[in-house]
Amino acid sequence: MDKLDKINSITLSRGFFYPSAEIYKASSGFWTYGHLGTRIKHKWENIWRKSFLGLSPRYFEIDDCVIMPKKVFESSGHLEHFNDPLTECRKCHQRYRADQLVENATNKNAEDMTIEELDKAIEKNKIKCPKCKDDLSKIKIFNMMFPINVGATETNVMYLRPESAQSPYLAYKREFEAMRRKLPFGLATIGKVFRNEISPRQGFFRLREIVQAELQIFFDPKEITKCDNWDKIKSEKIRILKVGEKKIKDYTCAELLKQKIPKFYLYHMVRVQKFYVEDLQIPKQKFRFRELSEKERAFYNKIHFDMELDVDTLGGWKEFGGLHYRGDYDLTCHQKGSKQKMESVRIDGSRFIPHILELSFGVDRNVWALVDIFFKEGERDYIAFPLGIAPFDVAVFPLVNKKGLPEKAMEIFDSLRKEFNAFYDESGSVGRRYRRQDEVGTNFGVTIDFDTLEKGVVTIRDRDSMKQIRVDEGELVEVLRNLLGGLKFSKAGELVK
RNA sequence: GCGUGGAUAGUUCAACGGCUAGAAUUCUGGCCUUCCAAGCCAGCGAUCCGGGUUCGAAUCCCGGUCCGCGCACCA
Repeated sequence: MDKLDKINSITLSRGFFYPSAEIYKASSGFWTYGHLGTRIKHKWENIWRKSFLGLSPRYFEIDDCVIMPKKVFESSGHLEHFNDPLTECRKCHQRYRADQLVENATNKNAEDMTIEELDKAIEKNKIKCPKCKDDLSKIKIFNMMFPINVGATETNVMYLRPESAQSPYLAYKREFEAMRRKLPFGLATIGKVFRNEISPRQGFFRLREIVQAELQIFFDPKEITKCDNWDKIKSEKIRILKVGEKKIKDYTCAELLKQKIPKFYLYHMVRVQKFYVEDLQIPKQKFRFRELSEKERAFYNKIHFDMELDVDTLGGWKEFGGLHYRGDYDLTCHQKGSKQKMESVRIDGSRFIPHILELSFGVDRNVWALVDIFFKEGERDYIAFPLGIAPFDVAVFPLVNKKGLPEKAMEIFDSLRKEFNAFYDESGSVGRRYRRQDEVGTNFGVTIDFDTLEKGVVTIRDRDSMKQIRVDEGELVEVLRNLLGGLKFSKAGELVK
């Protein structure tokens, strides 16, 4: 079994994630978070909140509807750009993007052409199926957004949002007032978004129902060159793969500033890297930013680096988030579409539409990455989740199932579960129970034996080293608190940093 | 969507058209057991769905669903 098979086997059989509605073999691209997966997801989300809402006392979270009016997506451009004009060969049924065929045939930009114009262009230029040279069908629009009929009539078409970013943009005007018209401020949101992928692949990586975590920061464009903590971060190194380069290099913020990346953007690059490397404790060599070329970038993104992780089971470096400087594109669109003013006024009376820096993360694939990156293969396969990420902090076992040990163990379990994510197990031998917990990444085991009854001492066992220490029952909570706070066992059995 | 391979227990696999669909592991109960998947006994548990061919189908055929891979798609 290779690593992917092992992880699939564990995530299915232990209840991390599995296909949604699997008893009906429903549809690909939809997954259920099981009882263990849900915990990891919540923990990832909470660490994310702590990291990014913690950046400023003026960053807050909102929680919006996933069904939104058509006009939102007319304004945002999604109805136009989330559409693919597809044409199909009448003989071999191969499908093509009509605009790409027209561009190839005419060497003209077909991006802004309407369906009718594209149909005409295909006819006029006698474009045939590139494969079998047969005729092509009339163009059909494939929309990546899921339409929803709201109410009893079919006239009120709404859409499931294809990205969560729209929510903060729509909330901007009211929140701006609520925040007493002061910039910058940030609106974060964690929630479901929906994309009707033609054929989602790669298991948990490309989904139709997705969880995104995003922070949208609204600011005066003049502030892009400013950073309060510049002295602290200017010598911080950021791991980047630049366009045209083959090797990842470390760049200091000061170097990047010379390359015309503004301070405000750099500050957030530093924070994002710290989120992965320090908060989630992902090994540094498995994280990088990747600079996107002009071609890859959406037209409204002035600066765009993706966050990438090196994940074996996904075949290497993949995108896990993006840091986008979107300029005033979004609020300008919504100002036009809604006829509501999004402008802000400076003290000197000059007016501007706030700019947006977007920190965007795909939660599902990040959760998968945690399982992959911390999975350890060897004589003993286990998941070395960092403290605070594993589904359970601690598991409690009676050494054997007799003479009052299970009762005592249950009593200790009850006292621990008030403060920790704790699990109780008395089935099978104690070794088997350790292994079961190793497999799902539980950080510590607490074993109750006859010394617990006679002398009041329990054993704590560390997942990674398999070392054990004995502590007084009365100190157990305090010791676990310290261990989960990052202290470690020393050789002498003392706790050290 | 096209092409291609596949779908058997919680998991990983086996079974030429023919005995009661077999194993490993997991899991459950019991015995034993003072610390790393030990042992012994017992038990639960499966042919994706719908048709067809046949005396007889997990196996062959048709349709559907889902999954893997390649192409395409992934503003």
